[in-house]
Amino acid sequence: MDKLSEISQISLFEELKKDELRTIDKMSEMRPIKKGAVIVSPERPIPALFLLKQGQVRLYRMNHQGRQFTVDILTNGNIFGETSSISLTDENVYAEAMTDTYVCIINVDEFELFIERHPKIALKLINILSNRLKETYSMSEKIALSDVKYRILFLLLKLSEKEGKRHHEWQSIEMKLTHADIANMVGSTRETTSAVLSSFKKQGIIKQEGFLSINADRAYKILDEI
Amino acid sequence: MDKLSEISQISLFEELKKDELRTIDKMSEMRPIKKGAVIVSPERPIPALFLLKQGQVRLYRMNHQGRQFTVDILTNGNIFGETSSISLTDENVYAEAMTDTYVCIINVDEFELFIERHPKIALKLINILSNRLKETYSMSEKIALSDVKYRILFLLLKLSEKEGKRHHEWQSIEMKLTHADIANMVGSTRETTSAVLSSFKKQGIIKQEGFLSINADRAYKILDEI
DNA sequence: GGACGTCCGTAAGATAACTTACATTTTATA
DNA sequence: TATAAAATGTAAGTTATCTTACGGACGTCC
Repeated sequence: MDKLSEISQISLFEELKKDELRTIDKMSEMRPIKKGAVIVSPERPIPALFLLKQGQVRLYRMNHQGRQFTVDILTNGNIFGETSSISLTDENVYAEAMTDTYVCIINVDEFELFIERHPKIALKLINILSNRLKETYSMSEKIALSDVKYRILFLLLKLSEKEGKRHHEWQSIEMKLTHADIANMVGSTRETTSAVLSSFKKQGIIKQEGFLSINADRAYKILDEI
Repeated sequence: MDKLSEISQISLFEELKKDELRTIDKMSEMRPIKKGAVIVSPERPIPALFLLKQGQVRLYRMNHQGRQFTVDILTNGNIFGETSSISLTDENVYAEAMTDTYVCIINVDEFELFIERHPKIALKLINILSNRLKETYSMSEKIALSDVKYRILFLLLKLSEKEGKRHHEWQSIEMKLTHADIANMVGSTRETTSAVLSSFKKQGIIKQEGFLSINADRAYKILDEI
């Protein structure tokens, strides 16, 4: 896999020139990760930024009871990780590869210097953080105020917008997702999530053909009614 | 009130030199806000950054049913607001003055240029956003996985650390907060929040003397037990 | 191709939290 | 200081969701 050309595809760096990309390349190291492996965790923190080049990574926190809450699922081109001054996850977050994955590990000290010399990149990072904050605000509002049906419907719509393709009236969610995964994102249990999804399937709001698909028009109408 | 000296106290700008502060001063406008007034809202968005100089501001989102969820409460020296590329709140957030308040309104376009010329400020902004993201992750995990008792205890501890003073074993929360305010932060109702707080008071975990105070040691022990 | 592990469907019983309701206390304001 | 308004205390009834439980489907690994 050609690391340099891959880096240029990462949204954070898409505006950089060739030689600037080469600088990033020098301060980073590409590494393959097996499905299921935990990349960083509170127990084994790594002060670095990770660029997700290929695959799917789940960021989750764990309860004192061992229950998990998934704060985000990342796909190609996204960033995560934590350093002393930049933090795209947090010190209590586990990052787990949901599929076989390639990540680029960036040396922090060098990167912070790089940012000081490239304010555009800093603005881009601010932008990425801003968006993640918004999404997190939005999701926690749903979890705080809405019932599980609503939360699941909202999540599926959001995912289909972020990671989906349109197929007539159906919008796919191009992600590997079990019912437990969904439950962990909306703060519910596998069982109630299964029940809710079953009823959605009966109502023709979602269907499973390989990936999960959602009838966005119908879903939006129901979100308004609930 | 001396605007220039006030600006230097805002954490984002604390490292700036006198003449840089004067630049910020020129691009900003100070304004008094009455208690209860809504400063920005989805209905009246203002593309600007607001520096909270004096007072207490609540950021909240609203449900389609009209229920509110408070994503953050800000005090002196904090920033909020939303522009096209920088966003410290989000487009669905209401900012309401909980007390009589002074804010500084910063012109966005000028500020973005300023950032490009002052990468240290950009890094500081990244830092502020990072921390807010962490706190939001943490709180949504609690809301998703824990019961109301736990959520309230956790919130009170967090607030006492952020805005409190130590008085022997008691840690005060130097904020004007009603039970409804607390309920809106943990995704519960005023009634159950009142009940929980009553029981905490009976157990000697909290007390009300002007401001609310919390017995941090005892609180932490209970958090571990639950 | 058999066996094991993961995932899904569904249901009965338990429970935390919400809703509704109203009395009481505290705080603001004229 | 009187009066209104806001905030708090508490309780009975209702409900959504969790817990526990188990059978079946599906995939995958030896």
